[in-house]
Amino acid sequence: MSDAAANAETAVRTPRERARAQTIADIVRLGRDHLATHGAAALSLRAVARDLGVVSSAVYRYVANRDELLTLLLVDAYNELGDAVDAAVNARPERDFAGRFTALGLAVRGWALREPARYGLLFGSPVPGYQAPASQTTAPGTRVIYRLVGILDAAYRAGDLTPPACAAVVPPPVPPALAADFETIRAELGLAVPDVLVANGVLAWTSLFGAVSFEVFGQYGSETFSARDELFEHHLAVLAGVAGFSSI
Amino acid sequence: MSDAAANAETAVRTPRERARAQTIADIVRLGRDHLATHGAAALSLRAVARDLGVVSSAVYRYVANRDELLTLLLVDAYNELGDAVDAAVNARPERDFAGRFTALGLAVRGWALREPARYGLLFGSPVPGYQAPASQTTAPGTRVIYRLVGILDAAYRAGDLTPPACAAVVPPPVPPALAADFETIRAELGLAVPDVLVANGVLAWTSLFGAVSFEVFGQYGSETFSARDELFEHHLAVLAGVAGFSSI
DNA sequence: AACAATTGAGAGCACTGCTCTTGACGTAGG
DNA sequence: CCTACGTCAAGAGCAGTGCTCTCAATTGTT
Repeated sequence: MSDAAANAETAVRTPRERARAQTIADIVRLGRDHLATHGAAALSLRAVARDLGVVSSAVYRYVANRDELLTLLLVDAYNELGDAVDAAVNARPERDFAGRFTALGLAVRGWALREPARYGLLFGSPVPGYQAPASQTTAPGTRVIYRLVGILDAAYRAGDLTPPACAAVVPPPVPPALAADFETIRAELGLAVPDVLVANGVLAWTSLFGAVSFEVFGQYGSETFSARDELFEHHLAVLAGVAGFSSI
Repeated sequence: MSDAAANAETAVRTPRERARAQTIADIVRLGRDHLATHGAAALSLRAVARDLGVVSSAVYRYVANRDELLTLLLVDAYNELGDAVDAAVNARPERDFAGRFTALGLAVRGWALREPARYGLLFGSPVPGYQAPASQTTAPGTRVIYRLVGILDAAYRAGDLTPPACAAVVPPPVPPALAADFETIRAELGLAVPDVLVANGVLAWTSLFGAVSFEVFGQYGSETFSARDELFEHHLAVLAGVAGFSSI
């Protein structure tokens, strides 16, 4: 058995290894296509094998089982979403924090609407019987939230992020147990933002994905909203206010 | 073929019809158990047949196919969630609008955490290849949002709901296309709430389910938050403010 | 009691994930 | 150069899935 970690790091030298890497890449590509068209639960190794022009048992030479292929596709999708978000955020000036927040939200929605099945794999109901291996998925899976946290923290340090002044969005103080969680997060990520803004930032995070999921998963009826772009942008503007941006 | 609609309405008289209704009820009950333990994608008619002590083809006498059973379970779950929400909301005084809003949110979260697989069927990634028949699912599927809308509208009419006063949560005015959507909704449901509050109400709705989905689907890591009750209640309080409640 | 509707059983088709054995091929080492 | 090893694809096979069809038996109705 070759060391998978080393394999990913070092350059592929022998023709065998090169061919093997190419085959695995093909399997992931075909799996991604199947995922996009038929959904995660309908992902079939046999179908991938057919498209690869090979008998079903042959793919087990390259991928241990269906779950491992699912993991590869999960990492693949997380990274594509992360790349899309990074590109959108980086396109805004470094100090335009509110602009970067909005760009992040729009990038998530754009990718989700473009890739509904893969978005569903990442943020929908868990695939029954499948447990994502944390060692491989946490890093790519936390790219978006880490990017969001980075924007909010930088905005706070620059004085662009202030706890909402109006009483409506300043609820009863954060209870001690929750404050302890926030303190851990702050320590681990080296943040400066106070409790209220952490709480509201988490809310903005979950709300962003809630709005996106409603659209992607068809929770709005088919005829309720025709101006969905405007609806989402409006929501994003309100969420920016919740997160602590004073002007959009 | 007996008229299904009439069958649901009229009393079951003949022993055959009674036995048939009982068998269908058993199938739904067993299907619900399988759904709760193994998830929607793993729902198997053969497994239900086994538990029913009958050969697989026999269940097709009662349920046309897997999709129809899924529809029955969908309606079943929607109604159970709706009942839970109704009970929680009705437990609060009729004029305690903010309390009813909070009760609704807590009821949704409570049911979702109790029934993660069924919640996933309702609000997670769509089951591939399955399209819910609107004629049967829209009515039960809209119970929660209609209840929420009812609370917000009643609160507004009573003067308990006011557009947030602080600038942060009053984003640029609702664009015309979106205002047209809102006007349609207002007309269909006979609402009085102005555009800004409709927009923020929709946001509160999606955000509520976003927060619940993050918990149920395990989007928070396993160790990020230990005080999840407090986190959700905090979010709910902020969302009440977003929706227009001035004091919690 | 005779008839007819309804039901359950069983076989069968096409599909799935996955395992094991067999034979062929290419590569690397002697 | 050439053998031996490692890798590979193929095929058969097992257990499961949804769904259809036929056939016999049960059961309610007339």
